[in-house]
Amino acid sequence: MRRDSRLSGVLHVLLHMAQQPGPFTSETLAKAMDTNPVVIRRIMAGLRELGYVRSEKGHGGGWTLACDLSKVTLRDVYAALGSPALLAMGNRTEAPGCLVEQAVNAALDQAFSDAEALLLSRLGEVTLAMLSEDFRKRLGSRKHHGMHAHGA
Amino acid sequence: MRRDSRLSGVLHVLLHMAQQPGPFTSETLAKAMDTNPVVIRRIMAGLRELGYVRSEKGHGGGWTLACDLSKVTLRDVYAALGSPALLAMGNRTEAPGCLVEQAVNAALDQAFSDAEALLLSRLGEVTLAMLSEDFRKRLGSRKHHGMHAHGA
DNA sequence: GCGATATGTAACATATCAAGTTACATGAGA
DNA sequence: TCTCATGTAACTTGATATGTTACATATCGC
Repeated sequence: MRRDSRLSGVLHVLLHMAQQPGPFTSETLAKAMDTNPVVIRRIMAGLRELGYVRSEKGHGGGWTLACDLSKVTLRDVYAALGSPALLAMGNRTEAPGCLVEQAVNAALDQAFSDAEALLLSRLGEVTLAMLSEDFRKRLGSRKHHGMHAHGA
Repeated sequence: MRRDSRLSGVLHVLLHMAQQPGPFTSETLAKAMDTNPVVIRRIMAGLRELGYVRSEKGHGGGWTLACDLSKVTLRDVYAALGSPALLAMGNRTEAPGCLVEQAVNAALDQAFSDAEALLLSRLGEVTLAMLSEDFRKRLGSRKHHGMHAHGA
C-alpha cells in the first residue's frame, strides 16, 4: 500500500525552519523538500490553525515558527495533519451481521488498537526540540568529516 | 488512505471453513464474503503455498483446511499474504542525504518499528482455534435470542 | 474419451487517495 | 499600483486494493 509521508514531510519542514529565524516562503521550503509550494501550504495549513506556525503574505512574508519546540510533540503534529489512519490494514466490514466476521474483527481490533496506542504514545514522547537537538548532533559529527548537511 | 482488508477477509474465509468439513468452492466462499471467486483464489494462494489449505480441481473439488488450527496464528496468516505493510505512514525518503531528514526518520522509525513489533506480537498470540472458539461462543449466545449467524 | 466442474492466472476495469500541478483570488509591502 | 506571497479550488498523476472477464488446465463421473 502507498504510504502517507505527510508527517515525515511536515517534520522535515519544521526542523529546517528551526535552524534559522527568518520567515520562509513556500517556494524555499518546497525546494528543500523537492516538492511543490502548494503541497507545503497544504501540509502547513493544519499547523497554522493550531498556532504552531504563522504565515504572512506579501513582501518579506512566508512561514514562521510560532511555538515552543520543547512543548510540541510529534503526536501534536500528527494531530495537526488531521490524524490520518495509522494502520494500513483494517476490517473488511465494520459492524457486520456475520458472527464469524465479528469474531475476526474483535481479535484484529484488539491488536490494531494496541499498536495504534503504542505508536501514538511513542510519538507523544518526542518533542520537536528533541529532534532539533538530534539534528545538531548529526551536523556536528558530519562536519568533522568535511561533509555537507545536504547531498544526493 | 484505503485500508487493506485482505487479512480480515482471509480470516473470515478460514473460520467459515472451520465450521464444516467438506471442501468449499471459491464460488461458495465468495458468496459468503460477498465478493468474487477470483478474489478468494488470490488471497488463498499464499495459504496454499504454506500448506495451511489445500485446493483440488474438478468435481467435488474446492478448498480444504490442511492445518492444525491451534498451531496457526494470525501472524502466520499475515505472513502467508506476503507480509504487506502494516503502517499507513512512512518516511518521505529512505537513506536521505539531508541530515534533518535523517533525524526525522530516526525518530519516526523508532516509533514505527515499536508499533509494528507490538502488532506482530499480538497477532502471534492469537490462533485460528481461539478465533473459532470465540465464534462458537458468540453463536451460542445469539442462538438464545433466536437469531441467525448471518444477517444484514 | 468427453463433458461438466473447479482451480490458476493473466489482463483489464474501477475506486480511492496521496502527491503533484495549474490557475486564480486575496492580501501585504515597497 | 506593481510585485510578492499565501489561500484554495480544480485537475492530473501514480500506486494499489478490489472487482471482473476470459481462458487455460486439471479432475471427476459418465
